[in-house]
Amino acid sequence: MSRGRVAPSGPPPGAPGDDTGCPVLHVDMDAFYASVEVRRRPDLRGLPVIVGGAGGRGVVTSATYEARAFGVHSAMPMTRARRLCPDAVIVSPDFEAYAATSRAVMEVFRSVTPLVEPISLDEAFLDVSGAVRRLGPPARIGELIRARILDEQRITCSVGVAPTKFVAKLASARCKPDGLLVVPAAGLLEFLHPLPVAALWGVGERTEETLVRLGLRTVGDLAATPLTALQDALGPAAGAHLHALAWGRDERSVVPHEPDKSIGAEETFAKDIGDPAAIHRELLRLSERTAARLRDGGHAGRTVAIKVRYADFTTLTRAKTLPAPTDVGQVIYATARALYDALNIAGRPLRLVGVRVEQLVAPESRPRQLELGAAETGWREAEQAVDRAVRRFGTGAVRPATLVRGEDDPRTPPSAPPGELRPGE
DNA sequence: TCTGGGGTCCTTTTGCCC
DNA sequence: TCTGGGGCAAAAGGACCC
Repeated sequence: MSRGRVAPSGPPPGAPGDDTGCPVLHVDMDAFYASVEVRRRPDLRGLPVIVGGAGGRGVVTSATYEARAFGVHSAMPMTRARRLCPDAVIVSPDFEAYAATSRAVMEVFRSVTPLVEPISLDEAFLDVSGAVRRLGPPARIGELIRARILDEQRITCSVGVAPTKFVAKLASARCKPDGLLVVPAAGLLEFLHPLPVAALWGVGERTEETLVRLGLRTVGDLAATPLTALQDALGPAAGAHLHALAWGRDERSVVPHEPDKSIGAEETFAKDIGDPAAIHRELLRLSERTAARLRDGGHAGRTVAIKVRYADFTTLTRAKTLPAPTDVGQVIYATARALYDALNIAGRPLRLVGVRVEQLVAPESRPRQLELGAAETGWREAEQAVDRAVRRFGTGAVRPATLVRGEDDPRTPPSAPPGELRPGE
């Protein structure tokens, strides 16, 4: 694929490649997880490769362009992807490997500018206005980054160069794979208005339906619609947001570090589970996992939320706010379990349960654990000891007794409520 | 065709206090 | 004493993104 490729619809109007007033880069790795797998196994090069859960209920997380040619795309159920492309090589995801490559890629970005805002493992916004004198105009910096990543990581990426974040993101999507596209400030609206409404950030399946019902198919249609009409249809926030985007207005700057708002874990079972004891065990596992990640990041949170999903995909959430923030697995578990028990759905088969902790307090603003309660301090120390053991000996080295027994051991007792389980007693 | 797991943000409802 | 309503925080649900 050639460098400097432009959108299939042709170059945007305005002086082509004019990147003055385009400080924002959006860098997006091409078929990232699949590319990492192909790099690891060169025999896969040129083949349709699908990365996704091999289990019965997985979805596609990434697919090579050879697989996409069959209609396979991410978030598609694996069963369907296999039917569309029976010859595809299926690979289970290895997030450790993707995270390692991601760190290396982000380091390349940070060598260009400190203003790097990662969006996920495989994409980031960069504000390069401070690097222009050192490295040249934005488009040149984009090519520099593409060359370095290909050279150092042997994978390709696409770069959008634009006056704003959101247009830069659209631009990188329009030049995929292995391309770079500049949308000059002067050609902004000419680029934007012919695009379908679904191209806008925040327009998913539902919103698209609503807009099409109103006869609005392109971004230009949206721009020509009075703000108040959009707000009536979509709500004040979404209406104002989309109206602004349709006119190319996007005030958001590139922010290197957004603090986490919540941390959680969830699991879809291979087969639906109704047995409340088994659900309790699952809640315990998810609570421990969530707590470990909270402690790892120096976080604690005040609100514990659970999520359950029935066989028919109906999803319920329940939440409880605690008097003080916690990062203790046993406290999270006790709360999660109480929320589940209060639903009164013992025996009803679930396909998913999840645990999440919200209202995180920043590590530095966290008061010393005065209010956490005496009963908790024992747990907290015990769990910190577990953290240390895991760091030395690996995950699974130490686990709560209820999780050590055989998964479907009928003698496994229901886990005791927290009051009955005091370490050191 | 049958839908993962990690999140964010917005809207609406509800309960409480004054 | 009863009722209404404003303001607020929490809870619940849903859309969306990668």
